[in-house]
Amino acid sequence: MPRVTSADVARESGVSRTTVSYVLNDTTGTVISEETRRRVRAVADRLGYAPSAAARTLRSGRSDLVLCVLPDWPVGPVVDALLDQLTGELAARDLSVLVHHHREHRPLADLWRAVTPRAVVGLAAFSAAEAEGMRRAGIQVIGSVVDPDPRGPDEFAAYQTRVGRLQVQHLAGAGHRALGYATTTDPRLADFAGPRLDGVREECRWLGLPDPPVVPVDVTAEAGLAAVRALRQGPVTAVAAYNDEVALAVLAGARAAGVRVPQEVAVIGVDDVPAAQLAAPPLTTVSQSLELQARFLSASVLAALDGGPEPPRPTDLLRLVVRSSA
Amino acid sequence: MPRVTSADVARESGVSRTTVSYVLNDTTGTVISEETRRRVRAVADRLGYAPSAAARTLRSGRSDLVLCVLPDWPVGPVVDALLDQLTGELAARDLSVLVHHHREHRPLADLWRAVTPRAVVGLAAFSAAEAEGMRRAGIQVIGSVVDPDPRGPDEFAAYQTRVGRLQVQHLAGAGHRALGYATTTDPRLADFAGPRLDGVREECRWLGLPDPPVVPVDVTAEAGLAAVRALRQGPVTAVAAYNDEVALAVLAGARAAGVRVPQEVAVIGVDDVPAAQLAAPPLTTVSQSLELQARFLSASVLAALDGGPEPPRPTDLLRLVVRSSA
DNA sequence: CTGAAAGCGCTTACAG
DNA sequence: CTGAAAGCGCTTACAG
Repeated sequence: MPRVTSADVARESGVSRTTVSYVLNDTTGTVISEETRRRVRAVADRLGYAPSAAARTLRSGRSDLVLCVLPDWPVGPVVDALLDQLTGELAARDLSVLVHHHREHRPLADLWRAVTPRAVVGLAAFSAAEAEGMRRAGIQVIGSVVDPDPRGPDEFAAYQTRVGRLQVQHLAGAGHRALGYATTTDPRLADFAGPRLDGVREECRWLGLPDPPVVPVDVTAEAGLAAVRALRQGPVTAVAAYNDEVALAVLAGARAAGVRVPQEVAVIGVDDVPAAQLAAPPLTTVSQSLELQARFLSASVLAALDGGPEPPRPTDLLRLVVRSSA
Repeated sequence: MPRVTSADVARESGVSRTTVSYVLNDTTGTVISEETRRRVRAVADRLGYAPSAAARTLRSGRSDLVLCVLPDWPVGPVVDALLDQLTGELAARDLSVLVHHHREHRPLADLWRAVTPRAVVGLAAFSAAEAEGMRRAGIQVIGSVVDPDPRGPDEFAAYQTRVGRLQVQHLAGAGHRALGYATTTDPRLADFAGPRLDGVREECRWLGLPDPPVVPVDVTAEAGLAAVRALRQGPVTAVAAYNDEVALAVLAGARAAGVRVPQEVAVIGVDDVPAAQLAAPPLTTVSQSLELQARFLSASVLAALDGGPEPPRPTDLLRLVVRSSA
């Protein structure tokens, strides 16, 4: 079963390949009779003709693909949802999103060369050399809100910092004076964990609160228990966690230790994962608006492809979701 | 900055493009002096030559890409991890995995035609027409353990059925006689929810237990509460849930209703998501071995590409993780 | 209004 | 041991 080509369509409809191409691509600036158009389209349909993307890409040097490179850290439902929405938004512009779970298995260059995407969206950070290589190949390189160093070196950190500040603001607003921080043990998350903790510290300083003790917490009940015990050694009455999973572990630890939440210790997370509202007690958390982030990303991609101006960075991406744990 | 082509390398190293191709592809059956090889390679490196994948694909009709199509249902951490591993296993064979979050945005055909993958791995189910189209285009189509109708129409259902049976076996083994089922409200999950419930029913019948009442449960505490109340109308003392998220909602509902778990009602989920062990009480669940599934999938891809025999389906993918909730 | 022809960059029989 | 040439399928000046 050989491939159906535009030559087949041309022969079958009694026109040249040029005409087939014009008709099927709705090329402007050519006048082709309605009659001919109809015939060509009918034949193409009947034959099940589909243009060869490889040939098209070779000829034009560009594809309809947008490559989305995922970072080395565990993505979770938040990023899943973001990808879904990005896929939808770009599909409206006839762009297909392809996601690559990058894990240092092979050089990134092998991938984008093989795919020849129109644009590469990095949810992972690219090295300067990688980004440069892609740009030279005519590929648009787009960072993201969740990407370290998307435009300026400080923008990402500033954003993550605000996550931490917001946690402290809520806790302090509820009257807590002695805070603790439960951070992740996953080294791949250092780019996030660092700035978030910085934000927590800065806000504490700003509010005149003591510098919070920091405890690394695995996502297990045992680690949560150890963390709660360690934190309760001191005067800590509230814990800000790196994310909801860590917060859930702290919650489990408090439960095991017989420490009541939020009466004896308050807990606040980040992300608002599905399990957050089902926790005991329901978890107070900071959610990052996926809709806005996804819309910003797709707008960035489109702007880069159209050569338009960069879309404005979304503001107030962060929202406090107050439940019972803090 | 125009693209560096094999012609550039040929000119620069004083040989023909043929020779360049032979050297760079390590083509067997040709004898080229070590001296020439060295020179060509050096020039290619110096010029930063990278073959055009589009041209190569056009010429050979095949790429080094494996397209992985995700289903219309919410994937979650289980599938994320599976993709990670699959990516790693196939990378060892110089294959790049590309993931597409399929959401009915555009016809699947547009995608695989644009990508020209060597193989398509469906975590979503393909229609017979879609699968046929891909096969005709010379693309290997691989189903998966989690894919409805991978090889035979019954294999997938049988597997899902076993999930339900296992839940009932554990519950009945703990002495429960009156079981209830908490199913998902997400219609996209029907292909999974149906067979799982069938398994629950079959096993109940087999064990001489009454047919379990079924309650659809949103992933919210309120829905969990309503479910627990509805189930407690009758004699139900144990609930099998569609998955961990639903189970977590039931747990939250029991908490809100003041019903003790597992004393008054036992709960068992499916998946063993990270939050399961952190729940109150820690959730007993059925886990599906990702390692085995990923290994099976990559073996299937490789077998299909090499024309080898299909790898044996992994058995005992299911494992009971007993914690405190049941 | 439509067609013949070039060319995108590669691989591979074929012919030295 | 190496090269000239064809051809994968497409789009697009260019010439009617």
